[in-house]
Amino acid sequence: MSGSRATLAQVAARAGVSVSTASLAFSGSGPVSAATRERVLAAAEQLRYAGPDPRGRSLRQGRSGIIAVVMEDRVLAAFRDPVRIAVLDGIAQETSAQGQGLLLLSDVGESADAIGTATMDAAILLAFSSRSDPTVELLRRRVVPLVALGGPDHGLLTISIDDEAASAAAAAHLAGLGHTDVAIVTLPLVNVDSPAARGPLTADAMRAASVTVSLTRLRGARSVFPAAAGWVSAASSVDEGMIAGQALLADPARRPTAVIAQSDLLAAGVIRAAHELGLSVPGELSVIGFDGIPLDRIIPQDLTTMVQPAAAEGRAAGRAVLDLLAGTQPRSASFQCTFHPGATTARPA
Amino acid sequence: MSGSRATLAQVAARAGVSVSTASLAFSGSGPVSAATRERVLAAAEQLRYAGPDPRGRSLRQGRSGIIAVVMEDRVLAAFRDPVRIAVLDGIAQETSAQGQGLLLLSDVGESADAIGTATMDAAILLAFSSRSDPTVELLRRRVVPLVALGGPDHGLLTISIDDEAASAAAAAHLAGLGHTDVAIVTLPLVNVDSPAARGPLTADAMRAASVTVSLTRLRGARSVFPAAAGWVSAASSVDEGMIAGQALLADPARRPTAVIAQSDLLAAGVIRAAHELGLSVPGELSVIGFDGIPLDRIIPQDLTTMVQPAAAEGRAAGRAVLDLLAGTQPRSASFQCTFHPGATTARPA
DNA sequence: CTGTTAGCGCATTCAT
DNA sequence: ATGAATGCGCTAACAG
Repeated sequence: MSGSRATLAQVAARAGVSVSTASLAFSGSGPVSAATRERVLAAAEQLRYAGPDPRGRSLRQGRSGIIAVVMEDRVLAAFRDPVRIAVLDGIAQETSAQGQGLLLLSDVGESADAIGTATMDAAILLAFSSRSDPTVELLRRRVVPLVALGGPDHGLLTISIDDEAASAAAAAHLAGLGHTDVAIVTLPLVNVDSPAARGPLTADAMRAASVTVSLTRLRGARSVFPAAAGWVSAASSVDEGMIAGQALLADPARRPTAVIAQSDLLAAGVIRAAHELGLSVPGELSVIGFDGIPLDRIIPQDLTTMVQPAAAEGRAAGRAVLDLLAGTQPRSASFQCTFHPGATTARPA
Repeated sequence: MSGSRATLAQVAARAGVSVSTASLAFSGSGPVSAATRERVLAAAEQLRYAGPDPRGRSLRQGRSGIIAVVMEDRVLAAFRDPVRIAVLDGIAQETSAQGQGLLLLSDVGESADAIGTATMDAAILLAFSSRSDPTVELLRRRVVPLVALGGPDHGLLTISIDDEAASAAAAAHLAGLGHTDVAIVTLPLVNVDSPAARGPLTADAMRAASVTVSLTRLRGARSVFPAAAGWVSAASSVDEGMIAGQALLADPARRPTAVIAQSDLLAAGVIRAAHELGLSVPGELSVIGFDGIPLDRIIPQDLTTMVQPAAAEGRAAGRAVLDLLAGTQPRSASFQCTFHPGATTARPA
């Protein structure tokens, strides 16, 4: 694209036809005789013309074939989360089947500048928190069709999972087993560029919270265990889960009989911590996770968890964006999780 | 971008200035009086103008602010590999700091169409095999500045790691401990859209191989253990490593004393398999990996491995691309791995 | 079937 | 400090 490039006009001149005819020969969207098409293609070959320049084409057509995916984290943080990867893959399945490219944009630091200036036909907002309201406003102004995947209600077309119901179901499972003393390990409550806030779940922490998914799942769990103690982790990882587990389980006097973790990785960490403390799972501690990702045997048991249809969500978001671009009016959709009865929950001792 | 949008001309008209003046007011790259700038911005505000349309701008400037990252796998496969994620994050660190967006493109199936038609200022080819020669040729024709990250020699500017030397070093480490009966577990030899080829490393398999990294690492290991038996895995994962481990270790009569795995995930799987067979590591079997990724305690021990500076590679590739766009001439670079002495290798029994 | 005309939205000369 | 003119490369109406 930089450097010198043949243009359609040059190709047309060489083939002895008009530019518009040459254009038709490439797009195939009009009546061109086989002979002329041949001539045009031959001329292109001689000039090493690689096809119409996307820039001219997209200005003319008002379409670029680019769909943006906007995240609040930098790439590394986002893609360390297996659920996000599955969602992104779902999106890519749909969009790339239509020859659309995915533009990865991050709403952090200077990277966010690109959101205001990058070419895009539409955007998918991935797991936004309320922190990003200004970004949503900017994209709205740019009249970019938007699809939200998870996140707070911006009045946008939204693809989501019923986090609250699923969390409530997880809690109800424990309640049904007879647990009454339950602790909750949450995902981060604030976003990446805020000072990391790992620690006990306090009223202050709740007030400062901006991450929708964490709050919604918390609400679901609290609907069953209103007084449950909580621990806020700084990321969704095994290590963070272990820290949470240590904090919640170390003191035998204040030890819950069950833990609800807001992700499988956190749950795995809690189980690890329990083992290190000499607690058997589920004999002395029940643990339920959230996500249903392959844990690659980080823990020996099969984790009891709420399975989230991440790839399906991604595909739905991808389809919604394509529908938006096609002019049809897709509808918001909410997916349900399914309970996976693993081997990490049991009746309290 | 779709739907109706105010244009710079409308803003200019409303502000009572010429289009060119309005343009200057936005770009800030020319002399405009503070008063007129105010008027222009006010007019923009009234019309809810969100700034210059990227399409017009990129046609005019010949720049789009988009850097493509082209991979041979679909998103899911690519991002299941922690090294790839780290590399991508390194790229993003550099490019997004310059406000450039990353366009994710896949050289598989219909998704590949976008490679010929998508807007991009430059492209980074991520871990290409020789299979993708036609794609390289296409991008060359499009006169897109290219940077290869790993992969075969296309005569392109290439950022790589010295796989062969690192593999040789890993092998030498085992040789130094006294091992002579060593087996090698390789990464896939053929690409995703070829029929998956898991199984013993045969001459036939070698002939059909197209994945550079696997072959290069193999060459390094074989430089120390020319006759080493091998197993080709179908992916870089713990599960594949376990399958390899089962295959290589099940028969006590033909059991090696050490295994060189071409990735840490494969190494972890081999160790898992060893444990299942009742073999102690490193007592009865030494295992060395490759990558130096955080294993999140998939195995109990600290893995002995060759640590690859993945993020640094990514940053180097990102910088190279930016340099290319800036007109300076970056040079190819090769990174060295560092040996990490973990707890999974020892003298043979 | 092919050519002519027009303009997508903008940044950049060059005048003034 | 501002404005007028030009064209980036292409496709879509329309006319022939």
